[in-house]
Amino acid sequence: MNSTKKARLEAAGWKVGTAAEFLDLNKQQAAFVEMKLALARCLHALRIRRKLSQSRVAELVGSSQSRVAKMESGDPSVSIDLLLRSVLAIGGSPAAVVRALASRKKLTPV
Amino acid sequence: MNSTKKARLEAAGWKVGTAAEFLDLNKQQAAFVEMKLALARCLHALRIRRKLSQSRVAELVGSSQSRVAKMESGDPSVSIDLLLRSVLAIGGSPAAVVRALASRKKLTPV
DNA sequence: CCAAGGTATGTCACATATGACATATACGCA
DNA sequence: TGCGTATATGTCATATGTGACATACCTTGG
Repeated sequence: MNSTKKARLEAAGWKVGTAAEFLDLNKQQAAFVEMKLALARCLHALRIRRKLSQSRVAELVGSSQSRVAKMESGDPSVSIDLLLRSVLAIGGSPAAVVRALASRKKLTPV
Repeated sequence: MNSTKKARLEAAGWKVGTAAEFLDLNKQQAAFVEMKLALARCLHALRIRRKLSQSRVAELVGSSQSRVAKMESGDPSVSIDLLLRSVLAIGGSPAAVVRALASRKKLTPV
């Protein structure tokens, strides 16, 4: 690709890179999202096992019911930091966190 | 503790709770920090193994050298999200992340 | 000695994640 | 039917994280 076209594409908001970069970026992003979803499932499962409502979890975490719902659904607006702190806040052990991450499901291409 | 004293302490910016709550909070916070430090060490080790400078890592992550330095030192201003994305960005595998978290060092009381 | 490259630390404007709130939906029970 | 409880979804002000920059420190080699 010549630099003129590259500049034109970039001006239009596109990121220009090699195919390898493209694939790698996707792999990294996929791995990141997988971990996030693994923690989301971990939080939900733990909450159910402990028979807690989302509101109760919110109290323990210092957050709100709506945010807990977003956490469990893997909403893009929630950070892994918050998910981690939440799992720990309702009594999840670090080992449980590690297990959850280790057994994360692979995202399948659509 | 009577409610008057509790109110007085809270007005002064103190959080009042039971000893159990206090200890648990510390345990959770400790676990959280341990994981963060584990990822920080993971990032540093991986960077050295790959013979990359902090500036090069910054390019790969889309950040800056100063932030990479903060990441590796476990600076409070960096999130676990950023640490995770950085490890993945320089080629760390999800499995490596899990290993790092599983082998995190315990923080010892001072 | 100096210059160059790597790392650490502080600051700041800006972007993003967050708690709170409103509201919708769903289910059970009287 | 209505009422209470639980969960989902959207919005918003603001607290927090972030990239960028300046700058200082330390090696290494010229």
